Amino acid sequence: MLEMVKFYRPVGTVVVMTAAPRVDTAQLMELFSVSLGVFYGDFALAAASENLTASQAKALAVLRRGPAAMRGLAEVLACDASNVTGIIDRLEKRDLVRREAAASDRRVKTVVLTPEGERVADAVRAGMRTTLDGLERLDDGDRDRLYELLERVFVTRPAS
Amino acid sequence: MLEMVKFYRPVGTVVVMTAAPRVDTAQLMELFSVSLGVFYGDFALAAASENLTASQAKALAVLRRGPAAMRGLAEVLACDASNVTGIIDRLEKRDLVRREAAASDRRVKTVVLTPEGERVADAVRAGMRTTLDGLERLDDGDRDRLYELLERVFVTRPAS
DNA sequence: CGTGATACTTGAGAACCTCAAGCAATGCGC
DNA sequence: GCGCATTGCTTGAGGTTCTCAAGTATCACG
Repeated sequence: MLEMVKFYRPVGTVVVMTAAPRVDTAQLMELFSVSLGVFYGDFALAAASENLTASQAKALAVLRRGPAAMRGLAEVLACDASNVTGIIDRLEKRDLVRREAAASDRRVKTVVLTPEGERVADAVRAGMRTTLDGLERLDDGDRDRLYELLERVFVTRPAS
Repeated sequence: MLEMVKFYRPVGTVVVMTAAPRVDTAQLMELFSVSLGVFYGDFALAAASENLTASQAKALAVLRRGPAAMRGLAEVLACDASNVTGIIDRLEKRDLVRREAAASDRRVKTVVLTPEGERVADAVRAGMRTTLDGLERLDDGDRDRLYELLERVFVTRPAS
């Protein structure tokens, strides 16, 4: 349907890679689904081996980037704020996380990883053998390219 | 924190792509987390607008590829088989899905999308505006490259 | 002040998830 | 054929996740 423009991509002075586009958006969406499934399965398994549910591990992963308010967590986790209360309750009970009063606004509670929480978060990531092994199949240049492409799709702000 | 790779696009007939590696595995894992978070949020939102939970929509998405046994679904969804029973129950109650007896093995139940189920599954995918818009920022060649890279990481069987 | 918005918590009700236990059908060795 | 472990699915118990509506405390602004 949309398959008509054949074009050639210059890559160097000598080598010529022909590149008639073979992949349409639907196929790419499908592959994202599959990739997400694999990544998620890998993640859930690694989380379980640290006695964490997927949601708890996801919260830890977000907090690994730095402290966050409950509200902010809810946004990143794409769920209701009341939900986060319970998840953080359970993590706090295990001393993986601490609630601190925010200085600037006494309504806000800043959630911080404890050292043990950091350890566990790192262990989960290190346990994702399937994904890590998959990444090892790429060389440095491919990793750069993949990084750049994902960033362009998912984190670039749409030009306004 | 997410410091970027600058890279060079072909602007003429001959272009040299430099490739000093700037991205390590940890950064890439982090970007996967973020990307899949965005993808998942987008997916959950699109699912909700069709009155589906994320799990139900995920099941529909898998079935969109073709009929599957309960057991197979559980494997792809990375959860217990008993769990799938409930999810399919609810989808069947809404006529999005049908259980059929498998001819070869009477223990097996093959789950099939109804036409309405197909419609809803497609609607969810079409509703993922954030992801679709993101993909539009890539040209055909980049899409090919992204596809190839993801495939290599997540679907290629490790050489044995 | 007061009024409205914001950050978080609580509680109800549903869905999700795992585990253990159960049933029916299969397949394999004898 | 007969026994028997295995497999595919379901059920029920118990905990987690999720949303929604309601409630409290705090902030921001007129």
